[in-house]
Amino acid sequence: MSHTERVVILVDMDCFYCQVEEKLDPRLESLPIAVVQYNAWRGGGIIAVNYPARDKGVTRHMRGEDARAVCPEIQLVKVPNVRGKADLTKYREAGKRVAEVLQAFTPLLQRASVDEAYLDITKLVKKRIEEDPEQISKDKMKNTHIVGFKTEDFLINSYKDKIYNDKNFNLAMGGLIAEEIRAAVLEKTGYKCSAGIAHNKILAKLVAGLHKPNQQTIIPQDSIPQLYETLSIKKIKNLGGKFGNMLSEKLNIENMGQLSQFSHKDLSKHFDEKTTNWLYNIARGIDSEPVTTRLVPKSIGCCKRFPGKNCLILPEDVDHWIGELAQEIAERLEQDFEENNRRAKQIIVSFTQKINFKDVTSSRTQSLTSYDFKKVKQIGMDVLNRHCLKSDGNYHILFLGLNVGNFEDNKNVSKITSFFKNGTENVKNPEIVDSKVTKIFFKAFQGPSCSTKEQIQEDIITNEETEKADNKEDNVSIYSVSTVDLEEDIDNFIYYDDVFCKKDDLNKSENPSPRKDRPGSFFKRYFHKPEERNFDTSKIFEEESSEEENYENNITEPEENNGFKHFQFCAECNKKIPDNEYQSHIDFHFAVKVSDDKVSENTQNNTVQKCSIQNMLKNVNSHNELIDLSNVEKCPDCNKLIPLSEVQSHKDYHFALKLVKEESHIYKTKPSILNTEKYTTATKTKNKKVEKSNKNLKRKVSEIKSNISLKSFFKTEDLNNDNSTICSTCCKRIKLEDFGSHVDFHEARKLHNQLNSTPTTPSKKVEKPNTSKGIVSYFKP
DNA sequence: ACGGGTGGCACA
DNA sequence: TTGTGCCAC
Ligand SMILES: Nc1ccn([C@H]2C[C@H](O)[C@@H](COP(=O)(O)OP(=O)(O)OP(=O)(O)O)O2)c(=O)n1
Ligand SMILES: [Mg+2]
Ligand SMILES: [Mg+2]
Repeated sequence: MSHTERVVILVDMDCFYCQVEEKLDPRLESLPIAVVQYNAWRGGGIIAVNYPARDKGVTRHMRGEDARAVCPEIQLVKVPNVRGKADLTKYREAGKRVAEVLQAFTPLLQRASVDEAYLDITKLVKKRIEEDPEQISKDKMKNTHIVGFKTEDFLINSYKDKIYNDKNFNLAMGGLIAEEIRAAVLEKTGYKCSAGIAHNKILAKLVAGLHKPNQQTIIPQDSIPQLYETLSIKKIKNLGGKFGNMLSEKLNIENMGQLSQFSHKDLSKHFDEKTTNWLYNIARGIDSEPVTTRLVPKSIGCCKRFPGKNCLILPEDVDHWIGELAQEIAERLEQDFEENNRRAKQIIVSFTQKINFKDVTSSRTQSLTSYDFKKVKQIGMDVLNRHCLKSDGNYHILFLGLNVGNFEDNKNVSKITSFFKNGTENVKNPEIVDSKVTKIFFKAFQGPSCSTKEQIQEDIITNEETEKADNKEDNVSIYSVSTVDLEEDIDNFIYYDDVFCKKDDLNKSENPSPRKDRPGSFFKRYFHKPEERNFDTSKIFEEESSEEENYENNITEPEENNGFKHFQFCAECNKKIPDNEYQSHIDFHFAVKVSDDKVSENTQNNTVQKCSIQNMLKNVNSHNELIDLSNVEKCPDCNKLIPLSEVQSHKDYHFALKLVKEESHIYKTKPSILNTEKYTTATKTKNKKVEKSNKNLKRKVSEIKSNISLKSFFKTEDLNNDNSTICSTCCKRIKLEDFGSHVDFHEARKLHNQLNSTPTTPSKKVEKPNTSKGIVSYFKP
């Protein structure tokens, strides 16, 4: 495939947020305006500037005050404040309307941000040329620029041979289509935009910015040397940051033209193969990155900073803000479900704390089983309590974020509901009459008979409307949110099962095979000191004109390893552990050890092991380094000194430990039918994962189909998965309404275990022997 | 310690 | 299939 085969367009809206505001308030049109958020302090931060204001020197990084200084007439439009934070909904909505217009031209569309999208119109171009090659005329291309040409000359040249198979002719037709696209966007949305037309994404993006606003630019491949001659490296996407700077320094160059002087071999002296290929190709205007088909975002997030004195200290403040974020997320999730018929399965809770005068950012992944705002909030609080709550009962949080993703399509919902109404006879589509449907019935009819109402609610995808009602007041005190109690009436729920469905077609297409000509982690390359290497002669050389070389990945085997190829050896079990699982793996051993330790304390046995454990806990960290005793904190759960930097994972250990005990309790007490159901619904991914990561376990499971082995298998899995859903997994069957009580339950179990007694019911509050602060206090504000 | 809120992605 | 950092808008 030649690198000039495709025709790619990048459409980027002009000063987008400003246009959105101008449309909403036409009085603003033709005035210099800027969109700011949080305008209380120094006029707020500017995030968009329209062109009249740019003419006056207003730029994005300025504060509102600065803008006023340069342009006194400027109109500062505020981003709406909802629930105490900036709310970007109206811009997202506007971007969506634009994308829908674009999609009418081709399904091969990749939304790249709120205000831009790539379109691969190769086929459309060919079709239009077949229909009528002579339809391109200068007057239809009034706002079109062509790098290295006068528009008229370019068109004349394109037509001159009358064969119409020139690459440039494809671009010319692309330009015409782009004009039509932009006209359609303007007509249907009222927004103006600019576009770049090229043979690949990088170039389309690059040239789209050359002429703005309301214009478009074509870049013929032959004009690249001219374009690059004075083009700063920073202008190329992915070279605008630290890596780009390092590149400039290392090679002592500023322009793309200079970069193109470097041979592949030269580059390979400084960069790894993937990066080398990418740089080499980009320096020649070659980029094979496909346009993927994605109209909707893959994730939905919201976050807020609490810098400096605004940091969150008190539990009530943390509770409040995580609630605000959860509320926004829940709202947007609900809307996303209605629009896209999909369900997010995963939520990531992010936070940065001040630890030892340094900002430390972390995140934890949890599984998401309900869109109920209270449950979302509970997940967030749970994570924060585990990782941020200090022993003095306070926090020091500078940033909070919730991000949901891992969407799964909810196809056949309508079929399923009608299925319920009409009974099995009426099932028309044989495709869905399989184990999935069987499972649905099992859950629907067996579930209630063997589990509590709360447990059923956990399985039901709720249709929550009630909580939207009140929390709408803007621009009030940050604590103004009203606390509406959500009435959860199970009778009002619509039952949708989270059916396993085939991979969504659209998403599936966005799955490029691994390549070696992509920019990789830029960080990694900072100090990359490549061993002297012989250049691989198997590289592909393809270009009829033979003036250019195109280094493509010679990938015979796409790195079969479905996962990660880097491992560490576990000191405990000597097994090779994938890097990404290492922390959880350590957690696992730790939990087991602590568990044994406690037992041995009780039985006055095995003092050697106890000693080693205490060593581990007391004076070395997980890297076997001596702990700086000035930076430790006493763990309220085990009373041992933990380096501050490891406090969070240490809490994970305890959490995992508790899980062990709780799970064993569940196995003992729950009816087997419940267990069976639990594990059938426990998602296939667990099974899959084990197939990869631990053959032994897998074999056990397949050999012994008994409940017991299955249970222990999953138990191990849960532990092995630090972040994992842990609670969500067990909570699938356990009331989550109030995680505090849930934790109390764990605590009670733990105490019982320590006392070698058989636990019975979760007790609400078990006072701990006065040794120290119990872990319960961790979870309670 | 104040450009903040979002989103995608590669690596380990 | 997790956590972190980079890059971008
Ligand atoms: N750091 C940034 C950059 C951009 N945006 C938002 C506001 C912009 O309006 C929108 C689109 O970003 P662009 O980079 O495309 O910039 P504009 O559309 O505002 O201007 P241009 O006409 O140059 O594209 O994204 C933002 O919130 N924060
Ligand atoms: Mg724009
Ligand atoms: Mg943009």
